[in-house]
Amino acid sequence: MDGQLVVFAKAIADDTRQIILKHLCCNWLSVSDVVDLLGGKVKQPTVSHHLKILEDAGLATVRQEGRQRFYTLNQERMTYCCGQLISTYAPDYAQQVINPDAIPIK
Amino acid sequence: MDGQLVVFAKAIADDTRQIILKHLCCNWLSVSDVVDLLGGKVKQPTVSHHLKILEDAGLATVRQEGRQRFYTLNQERMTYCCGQLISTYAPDYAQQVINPDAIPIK
DNA sequence: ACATTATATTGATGATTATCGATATGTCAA
DNA sequence: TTGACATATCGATAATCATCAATATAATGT
Repeated sequence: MDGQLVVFAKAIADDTRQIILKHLCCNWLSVSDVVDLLGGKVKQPTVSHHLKILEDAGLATVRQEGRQRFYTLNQERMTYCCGQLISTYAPDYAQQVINPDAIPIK
Repeated sequence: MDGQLVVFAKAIADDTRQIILKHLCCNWLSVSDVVDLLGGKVKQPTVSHHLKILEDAGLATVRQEGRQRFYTLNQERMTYCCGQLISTYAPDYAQQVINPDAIPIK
């Protein structure tokens, strides 16, 4: 039933997941890296659960290396979803805010 | 505990609220207008509840007129929150996507 | 004052979700 | 193949949340 933008919103609608997203921003981190960075706030199974939700929403990308799985934030997906939000719910601002030729710096 | 962006995300993280937001976009609607537009999906107290969540998140603006309360979508707030999301979670795209001088068309 | 209309609030209930301990799966090294 | 390590999955529990019926609040007209 939930549309794409609801799935996106639910993925970021949690305090712990937003903290995780900040850590994943511009960094590839293993699950245990994230657990450590959260400093005892949540246990490993919970972190895996959150990472799965982010991955399912397309906001996290995974790369396996040995026994570890490294996650990073998908900035392009984040940008796309925000663009969709503005197009849908702020049409008067869309034309000036969203540059369709946007290309990432790095 | 929840930060501004979590409050924003939670507000839009519901199917019914996104439908309501679409109706409120560019329109001033009374509570019963919204109830009618949802066509029996939810009852009046539920609509009031959703509208309160949107208002608390700054996404809906209210204007009282007689016994009716008219709500509309706050496009500026929507744009601001999306800009914050991109600044925070897609910094590599922020510079090209967000135009700080953006002014609404209407 | 009273009745009517519009909306908000309350209290209860069911559904969803975040969390954890325990355990399974998968990978690598010896 | 066995053991150690990293992560995922399962099952249970507690918290959050969407929903509604009933009722309260508020504004208007008679």
